[in-house]
Amino acid sequence: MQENRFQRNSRQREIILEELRKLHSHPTAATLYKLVSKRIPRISLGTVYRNLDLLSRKGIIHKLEVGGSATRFDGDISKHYHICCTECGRIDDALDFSDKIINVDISDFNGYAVKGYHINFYGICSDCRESH
Amino acid sequence: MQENRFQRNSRQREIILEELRKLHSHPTAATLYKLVSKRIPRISLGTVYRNLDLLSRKGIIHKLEVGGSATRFDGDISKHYHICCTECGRIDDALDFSDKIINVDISDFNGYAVKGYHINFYGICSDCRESH
DNA sequence: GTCCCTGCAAACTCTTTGCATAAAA
DNA sequence: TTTTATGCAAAGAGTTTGCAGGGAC
Repeated sequence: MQENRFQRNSRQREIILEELRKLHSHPTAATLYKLVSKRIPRISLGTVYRNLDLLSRKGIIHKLEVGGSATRFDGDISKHYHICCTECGRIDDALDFSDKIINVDISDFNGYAVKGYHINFYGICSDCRESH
Repeated sequence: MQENRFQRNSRQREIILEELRKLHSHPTAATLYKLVSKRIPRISLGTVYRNLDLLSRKGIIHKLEVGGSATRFDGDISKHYHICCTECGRIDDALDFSDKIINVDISDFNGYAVKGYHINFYGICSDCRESH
């Protein structure tokens, strides 16, 4: 992250990004805070929020547009969808099959300049299916 | 709402539903609370939340699965999508064109029993386009 | 040395909940 | 009369922010 996208580089931001990229579990800020705390014990939750917000506004990570009380973050910004378990709240990656999904012209709709769309699948994950 | 779906019928619930159904603006609980307050001045925000939750769990209204800090509600449960303005947060209805959208088999995915999906479009609404 | 970023804590927004009372049935 | 639903207020969860001090450059 030796990029010029920030006014300063900080160890905190570097490690937050590093830890987020290790995961495929789309953690909340609180989860990430716990992980990062192991490496920077005195880091504050506020710093985690500030950096996650900054990173997502720079397009380096994604805030997921899924329901649920807490915002979830994704270090993988390649195009892909998500599938959420309605039982346990777990979120997994789903492949990008947008070419097979969207084949109507949505460029101008209801007066909107349409920029894109979010798709989230939902269902019951294998773990929850077993425990039923 | 003379239905047997509830243990009791209440004037509060009736009016909350009535006001929600008047709107196409997908209001938050707080917005709806202000409207309903005009008709029932002593109603509490807690009652609005409780009834919106109840109504959505009975399938009479929908909680929208869109991003944003506050949950939004929709009194129209016919199948349709939504489009959100990234500038002002406004949410409009979008037609249901699911038959043209999803044409891959998603019934079993990644071990999930897939139940469905949510699609939200986003872009810039006509009002915001003008003011740029 | 400058000024951005941090840690800390307080504040803020949205939502839920416990309790006594009011109102359906 | 019985029991659910309400109003009120407090509490809870998630997130943001003001400020003084520390660290990047």
